[in-house]
Amino acid sequence: MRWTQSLIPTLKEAPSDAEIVSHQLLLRAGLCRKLAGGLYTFCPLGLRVLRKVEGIIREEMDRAGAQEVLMPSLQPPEIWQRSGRYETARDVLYKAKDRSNKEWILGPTAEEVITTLAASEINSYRQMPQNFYQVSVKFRDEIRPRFGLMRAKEFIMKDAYSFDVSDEASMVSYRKMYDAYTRIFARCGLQAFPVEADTGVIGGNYSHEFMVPAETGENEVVYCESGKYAANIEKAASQGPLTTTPNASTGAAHEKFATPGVVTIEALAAAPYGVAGHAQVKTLVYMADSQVVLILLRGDDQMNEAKLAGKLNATAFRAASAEEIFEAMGAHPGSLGAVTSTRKKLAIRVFADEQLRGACGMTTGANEDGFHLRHVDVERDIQVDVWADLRTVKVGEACKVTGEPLKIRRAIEVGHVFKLGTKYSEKLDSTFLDVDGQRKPTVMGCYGIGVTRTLQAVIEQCHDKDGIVWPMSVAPYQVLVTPLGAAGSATMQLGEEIYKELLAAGIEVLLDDRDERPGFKFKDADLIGIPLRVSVGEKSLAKGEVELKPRGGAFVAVKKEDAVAEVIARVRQSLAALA
RNA sequence: CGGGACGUAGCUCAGCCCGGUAGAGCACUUGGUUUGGGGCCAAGACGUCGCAGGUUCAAAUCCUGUCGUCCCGACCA
Repeated sequence: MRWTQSLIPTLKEAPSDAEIVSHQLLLRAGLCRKLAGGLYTFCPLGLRVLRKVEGIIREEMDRAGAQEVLMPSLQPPEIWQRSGRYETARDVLYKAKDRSNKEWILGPTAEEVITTLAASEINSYRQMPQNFYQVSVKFRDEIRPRFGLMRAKEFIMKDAYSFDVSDEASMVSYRKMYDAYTRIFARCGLQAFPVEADTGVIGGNYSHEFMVPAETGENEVVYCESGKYAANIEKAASQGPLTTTPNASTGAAHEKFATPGVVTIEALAAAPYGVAGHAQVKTLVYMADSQVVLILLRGDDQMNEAKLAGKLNATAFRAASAEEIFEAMGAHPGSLGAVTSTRKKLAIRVFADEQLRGACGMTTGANEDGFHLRHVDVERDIQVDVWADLRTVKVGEACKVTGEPLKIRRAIEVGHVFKLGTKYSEKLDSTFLDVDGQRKPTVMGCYGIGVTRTLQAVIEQCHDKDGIVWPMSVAPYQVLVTPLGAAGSATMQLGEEIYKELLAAGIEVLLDDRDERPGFKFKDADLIGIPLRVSVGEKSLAKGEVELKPRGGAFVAVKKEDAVAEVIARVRQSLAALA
């Protein structure tokens, strides 16, 4: 491709609404343009990268035995009602109406559609395992689209769905996808690593996310330096807090004492009270659907909403409002407690974090503004309905696997694999006759890769101060030929020759045939990040040479007649390193 | 949805406080000059100052509303 015939709208300055470096480079390198918040047009260069990433995904999915299909993005709401997600996922569902006022859903994913297909077409154990994938546009009514392609309203996702006869067989399918994902991200030049993950609204019981470490990532990953444990903070567990919870009962009955104006853990920890955070019980009030529930945590712990969601068994939940809290408890936040004898209403479920099991001599709110209770022995004084791990792990706590101190870093989620079990197959009647003649629900797995997000993650990870540094495998072009003279000059003529020979050899090459100054061309070249540049300038041409410059590396002079062969060799070598 | 900020040329932004001629740099067009890391000179084109009301002799500027964008939070397969 000739630069003069391609739309590569580079920018010297980044638009002010681009906050993170990958978003800025996406726009500055002319890869895409914003149409509206969370909606982007891919320009030619960006589309080429997108196709490269998709190509790698297709090769690896095919290699893993998956079959490509294509499902509708416009989906009937009935199947969403059957799966239950019409309600549980309603906040992210885009809905459209046709001329007869019938409602349709713009699919955020396709479990319902593929399960409908399986229900009608997979009827025997002989037909499994099956794994179907597609690469398609997905729609999500994100509350806050941000960071360019990272979190968009419309984006490209590869989604795959496996169907197996049993849990064990499903595990094999899961493992294949896990391995395929590892290869896909490596081939894209990304350092991505799998972490244990929460399954969220999608359901299921076993899951890993593939994470790209980045300060700008929206996820936090808890990991052990040994490499033996890594988990999303929503899922992560440790051996517990660094301070032990008081657990020796004095036998004393709980006792009310005045704490005027004290409504925070910190205030109660300070003089004159001096009750350490880990000796307090924190009481949170949530609305689970329309039910009030109490959540108890150690005072110095933070609630983990993902963990809570897994225990509540509710369609939706949120923190209760001040009014709802007063109505249920008779006191305001900061003075709340779950001690049975102080409760205004007893028909409220109490969820307590495991750290409070056996806790004695604790202090908590008295359900009376300005008062707390001390000498609270949790199991004696509080009627707990559900014990569960509800706390968020903190840096430095001991790893459950190795005992070493855990670390936390931010990361971008580029892929997610789930074992779904029979959640969807049961609701949408995907059943089969097994070898024993029994009718059983198919056992499913689902596997997603955010293709557009992956593209941006590569930029986030592969750039320097001058621009993008594409890995050869996903670069929009493999080689950029940069003649430094004007049209008709000797350098431009040689550049043309090299360009044509590389094209003939099957190399993806861009020729900067613009009549621009060298500095301008070099800046643009660095910005768009083509991995290998061939510069043809008068100085080196006088010595019968041209210059090869790997993006981010140093110049190498090569005899002009050797240039094409050298370039081809280097491209193949780079590709092989990422195969 | 709560909190905050911002909407002025294609992009980055000044002007707004203190109402009175709409500006700069980059990009774009033309000509000249220059040619190894975003040159220089000259000329030119580009704006309903987001939109709608209001106040005023007069509004980019003050007031109200609205739409959009971004940030923080909530939310989030």
